[in-house]
Amino acid sequence: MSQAELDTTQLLKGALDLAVLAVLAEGDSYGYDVVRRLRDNGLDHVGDASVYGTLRRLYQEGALNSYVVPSEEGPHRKYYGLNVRGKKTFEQSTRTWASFSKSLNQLLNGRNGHER
Amino acid sequence: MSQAELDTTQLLKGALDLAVLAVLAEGDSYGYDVVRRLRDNGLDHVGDASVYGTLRRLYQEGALNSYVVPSEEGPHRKYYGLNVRGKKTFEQSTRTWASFSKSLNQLLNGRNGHER
DNA sequence: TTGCGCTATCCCGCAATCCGTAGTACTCTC
DNA sequence: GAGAGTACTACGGATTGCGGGATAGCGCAA
Repeated sequence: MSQAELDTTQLLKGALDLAVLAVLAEGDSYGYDVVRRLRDNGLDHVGDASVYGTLRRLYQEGALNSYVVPSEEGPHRKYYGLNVRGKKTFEQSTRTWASFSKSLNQLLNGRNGHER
Repeated sequence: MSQAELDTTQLLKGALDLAVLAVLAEGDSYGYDVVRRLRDNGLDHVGDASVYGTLRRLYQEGALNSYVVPSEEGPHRKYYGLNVRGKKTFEQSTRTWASFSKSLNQLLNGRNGHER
């Protein structure tokens, strides 16, 4: 079924980075928990593998540091946290997002005139 | 240059559809003009080919109607406009976007009172 | 105790989607 | 002929989803 409707999946493209960074900005965390928090915040269908992949990518780009915490309740947890560079990236990305969403909302509200 | 910074290019993924629909919601238009309008609204680096591709995709999905306006004064212009289905798609997409951006902003602003 | 299932946790590979860049082509105007 | 307006194609790059797999404790039934 191909539909013309906008899919959140597509919107996530590119924004998942920002979402993940936002979660980590509140404190170090590990993949499984990041997924949970994203879903709690409305991004209810993020794929777990996508998050793991994003974390790994951000890590390889030098935005995150990570450390493993062995757990007695299950597999080890791989924590990730923002480092200096990560915080910069986060702020930068936040600005980009703000600017972008502003532009789009502007378009949606037909320039200026009628708002609902 | 591979950077960790968020690129508007990535944010556009999936949102370009919505942006284009928004432009067309203001009135019929043709590719070259849609690009110009998008850029005028802050989306300053959308690729023209991306817009053409999006228009064709939306058309093939049955959200747009189109008609060529032959001109003796220059190349023909291929106009596109929202049809009934397109309007529905537009509204639906707008809602999806609103919900999504709300979730993301919620994440960015820390969050509002949460109990667990 | 052993076996089975469930949850927590991590990761890989392939398919699907979508935007950008570069290149092509045609029509006027100067 | 240079340049701007206008349209489109083809290939590549980046990113998410899905399905599957692997490890580690816990609880329960036989």
